[in-house]
Amino acid sequence: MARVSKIAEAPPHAVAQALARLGRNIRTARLRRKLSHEQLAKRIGISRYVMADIEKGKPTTGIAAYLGALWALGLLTQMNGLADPDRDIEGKTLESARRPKTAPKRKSFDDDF
Amino acid sequence: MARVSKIAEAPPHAVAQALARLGRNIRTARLRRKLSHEQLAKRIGISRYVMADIEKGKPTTGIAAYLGALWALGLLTQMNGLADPDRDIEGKTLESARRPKTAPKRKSFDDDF
DNA sequence: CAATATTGTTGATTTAAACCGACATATAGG
DNA sequence: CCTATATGTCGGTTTAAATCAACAATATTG
Repeated sequence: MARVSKIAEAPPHAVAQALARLGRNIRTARLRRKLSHEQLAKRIGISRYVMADIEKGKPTTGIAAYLGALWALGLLTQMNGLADPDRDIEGKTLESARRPKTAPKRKSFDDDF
Repeated sequence: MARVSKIAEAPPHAVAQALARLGRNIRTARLRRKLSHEQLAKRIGISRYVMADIEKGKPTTGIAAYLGALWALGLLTQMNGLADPDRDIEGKTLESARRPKTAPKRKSFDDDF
């Protein structure tokens, strides 16, 4: 994605791990369905090269390609509850009565971690 | 992503919907934690512009940026079971005894859908 | 309402993502 | 084994993603 962002250049362990696992899982699902890179890629609307990138868990590849793969494999529904506010216990606790449309001013205590 | 792939240019309903929802959810989680675009972006290692793109559900934005956002919000663990082969009933059924490392030859019956 | 912070927008620059052709290697299955 | 197919790799081209500065618009809080 040009000018490559830090997160894509050197993702934290957890992110790299999640990415690698997702790629492996997609590969497994594809092989089970007996589809080649080319066949699946065609259905998604990407080249076989990007299809390979996805299975490698390439961080810089666009999210639509990944979701497209899940979609073409019939696995997109598993994205449903992801980051659902209702399941965000931590967030619900932190939330004050109001629901601001922008973040509050104050530089906020912790700026680095 | 340059030369923008078809899936990113005009995503199918399901994908566009999943993307939009994910963006909204991330925004909700951020606001609950009282973080500005700039603050969260800094933690992730992206610019505030990309942070805004994520909340809009921009299809062409790299997956690492999205996962980084989930990570910085403490929501990445929800990615765990995604596309897990064990939960892929459809795939398990289709799978024959063996586990090929490449897809089989034959053009496979259905080539377009 | 005023002051301040957040978020959106625009235009310009840099850089690599996505693509492709061609070839090498690996795998499957007869 | 042999052959067809799948997958990996490489160099090169095109194009837009990511960044930034500057300013406008919006929201928050006192």
